[in-house]
Amino acid sequence: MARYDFRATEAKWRARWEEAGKFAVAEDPGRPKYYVLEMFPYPSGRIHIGHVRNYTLGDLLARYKKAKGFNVLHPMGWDAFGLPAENAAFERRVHPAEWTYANIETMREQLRGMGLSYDWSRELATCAPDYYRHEQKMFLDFLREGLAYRKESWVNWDPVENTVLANEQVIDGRGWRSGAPVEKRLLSQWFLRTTAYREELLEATAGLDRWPERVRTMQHNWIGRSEGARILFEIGGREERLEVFTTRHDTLFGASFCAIAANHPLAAALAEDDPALAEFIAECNRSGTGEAEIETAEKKGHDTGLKALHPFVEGLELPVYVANFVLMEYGTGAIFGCPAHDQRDLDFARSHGLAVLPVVLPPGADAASFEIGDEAYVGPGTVYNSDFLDGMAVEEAKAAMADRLEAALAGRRETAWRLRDWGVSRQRYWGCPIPVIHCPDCGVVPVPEADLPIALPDDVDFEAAGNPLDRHPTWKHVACPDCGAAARRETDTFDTFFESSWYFARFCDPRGETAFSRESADYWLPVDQYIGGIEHAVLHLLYSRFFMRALRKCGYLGIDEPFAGLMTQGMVCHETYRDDTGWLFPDQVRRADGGGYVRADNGAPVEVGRVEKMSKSKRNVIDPENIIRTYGADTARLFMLSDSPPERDLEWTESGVEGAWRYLNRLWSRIAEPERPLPPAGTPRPAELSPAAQALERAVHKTVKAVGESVERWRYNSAVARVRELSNALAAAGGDGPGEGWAARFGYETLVRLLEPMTPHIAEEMWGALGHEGFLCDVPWPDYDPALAADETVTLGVQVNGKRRGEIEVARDSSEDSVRDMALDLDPVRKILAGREPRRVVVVPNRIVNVVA
RNA sequence: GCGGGCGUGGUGGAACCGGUAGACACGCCGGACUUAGGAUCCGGUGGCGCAAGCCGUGGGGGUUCGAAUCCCUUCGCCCGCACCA
Repeated sequence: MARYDFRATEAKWRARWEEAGKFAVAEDPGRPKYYVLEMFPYPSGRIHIGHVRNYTLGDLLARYKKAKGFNVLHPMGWDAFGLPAENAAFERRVHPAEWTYANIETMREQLRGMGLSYDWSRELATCAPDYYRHEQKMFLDFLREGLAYRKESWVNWDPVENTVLANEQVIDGRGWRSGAPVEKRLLSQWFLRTTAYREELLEATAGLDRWPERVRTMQHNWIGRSEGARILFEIGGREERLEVFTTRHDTLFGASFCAIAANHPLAAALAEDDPALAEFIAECNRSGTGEAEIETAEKKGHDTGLKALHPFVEGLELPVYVANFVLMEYGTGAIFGCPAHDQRDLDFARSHGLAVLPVVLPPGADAASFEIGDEAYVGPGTVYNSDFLDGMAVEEAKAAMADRLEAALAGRRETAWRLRDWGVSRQRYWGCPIPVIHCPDCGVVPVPEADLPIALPDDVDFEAAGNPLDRHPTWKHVACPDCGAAARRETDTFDTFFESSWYFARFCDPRGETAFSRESADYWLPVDQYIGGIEHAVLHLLYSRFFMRALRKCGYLGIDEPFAGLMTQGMVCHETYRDDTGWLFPDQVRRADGGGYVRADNGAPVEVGRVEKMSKSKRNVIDPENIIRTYGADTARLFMLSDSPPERDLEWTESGVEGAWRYLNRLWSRIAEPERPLPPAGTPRPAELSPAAQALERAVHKTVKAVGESVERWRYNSAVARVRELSNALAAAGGDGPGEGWAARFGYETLVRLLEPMTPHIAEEMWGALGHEGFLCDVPWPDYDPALAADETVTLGVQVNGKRRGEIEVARDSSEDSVRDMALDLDPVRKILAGREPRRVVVVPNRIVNVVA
């Protein structure tokens, strides 16, 4: 049997595609465009299996759409700024740029080995000044439009590394690298005004109908709109009023205290004369924000001695606490506590001896006997103990209370949002410099556009902790662009999510002098199909959505939504193996003779654990390069597609990969060395076809229909199954009757065309082996004849009372009467009816017959 | 706690609108060829039963001529968010 030489063949076709520029595209107003994008990778060193899945899925779609006649943009680039490069610099003394570009080289070669249909002429790396200069300009535009600003804010501070950490870099309240407890610090930071579009972002999520429901929900919750009221409490003996946000103003008559956040300005003012309070605030700032700590943290408070006056109860004074469970970042940073109807307030009230007065009576409860125990009542009910609200339902009471607050000038209706502005300052070297200058006289001065890009200096020192830009001897010393005085360059860099918020637009016009031309953006955007991991469900996707609106305001483009379709792929999983030495890599074990696994080196028994996401810690990882070296890219791609639908997790199995490998080899040998030679390419369909040839012809049309539908519905695994089904039919065929040779050729040719988006190299090679010149990737997707894609005869199941009792074969679209008669004539049906007339016979044309006895 | 999702053979999964449950694979069993097989080819494979047949989509109930699919309820698992007032 002719062995398929994947090494030579795959390399050959990649070279040919590249030489012929098969996947380079340009705007073409005459053709419908389709923009397929996979989330670009961070160049961490090597491609991992998740990338392989991501790009295989994207490539299938890109090649399919190209074959369907679309002008397909399918680019690839590198999300190249980020912390790992700085860690490498610190640990191995390599410059971040050198490390990053070396990784890009490696990974690009790995990607090339997969045969992906990228327009490599559009490749970009975000760490290149030619890329980030444009976002420096965007930032200046944002500044001008009021979409960027600087303010003091509380941040995570690592006291050992002397730097701000992102929330993601704080693990259980400690710096991820130093292990030091993270503190909260008030620092001046740059922000992008994401909140300017919060309403629009929230409302537009509903329109993202080609996004997964759960991603839309996550964004919805992240933006987090709550309708409520702001209430202004007079404070005894002070001028200012305490402003509180609540969504439960219906429970105001149940209030027994007020509480403010440790970072509330009022707390800071009071702490100046109260050392105990100052110590309490410091303690709050030290305590972690990690989930586990919040879960276990006690509700603590410090009584300020102030009294807030209840707006509607004469003489009722509410003690004001500084409390550790009140967040400065949400609402007004102050609350009123109604212990009966809020669990946190109840916990706090119980430990501080405060009153618990129920004001909402659950349906059916008795006002005289209803009491609050350890659980607050948060459900619906009738308001009581509440003066003018008595007898109202909760929603009604909220409205009435809001009216009274507004009338009394003691408050107003208000909507609170969970979404905060995006803090983009990072005290890092390997990021895009923020293009502003701090002048002692003029304040913050934007860098003049003519001076862009502000490039990173190369000669930096990573020996000490902290930001190398800040330590650089000369870089930050500049003259003020306005007054010429000695000034200081901003040494913070952007959060790396800045780069990924617009790279898809840069791909439209990656070599231009501007970020991208309006024409190219108008032609290509939005991305028609974006594919990537669920881990970006909020941050990256939300930032990008904000960016489109901000760029629209600055005149860069005219769209709101960057990604019309989003597909979040599942993870790649693998069995885990361990013995008494710990976790084992898959290549450290082998199948034992009697089933199970043993160690490859000494035959010692191995415990097989559950199938889990591939991770370094569990060692259940497969290196894609090994797979591609052993089986070739087509095999890896085919297996990636065949075992699970794209959005679901995929279990990587050696036997599955081997199955894919055997299939391709089997198919190759049938095409390269057919048992019966096929008629030459271009042989017309004979007028006469044997029944077998007709059946095969129909099977081909059916397959084309089914594969197309499966691809459109993200059922790539089913598409592969239909292809294999046709392969089985072709292998079983092979008679000498009229037209059977033609039908076999028709079958194999169509099969190869359907395989092209899945396994492009071997498909091209088979196309050649079938006697065709030229590129298969230029051949359009096959059409099918609807008449031939439907069976001529159909087999109908015959049920009696919904239970299957037999089947009948009838011509398609047979009359209901004839079908009914045939069904009633079946032996099992007659047996059950025993001469009685059926009560009813349901005939669903071409589907089923159900006899109701 | 709130929100989203998922439960189908030994395994991954298929079944678009309610219409013959288990496509296609993996695995396993049997056979052929072979010096050999972890190659290839052929056959079998949801469970119980000798069979006729019965039972089967996490459990219970409902709607329907007919339910994996719709509704109610319950159990289990996964994911996201969360002192959000």
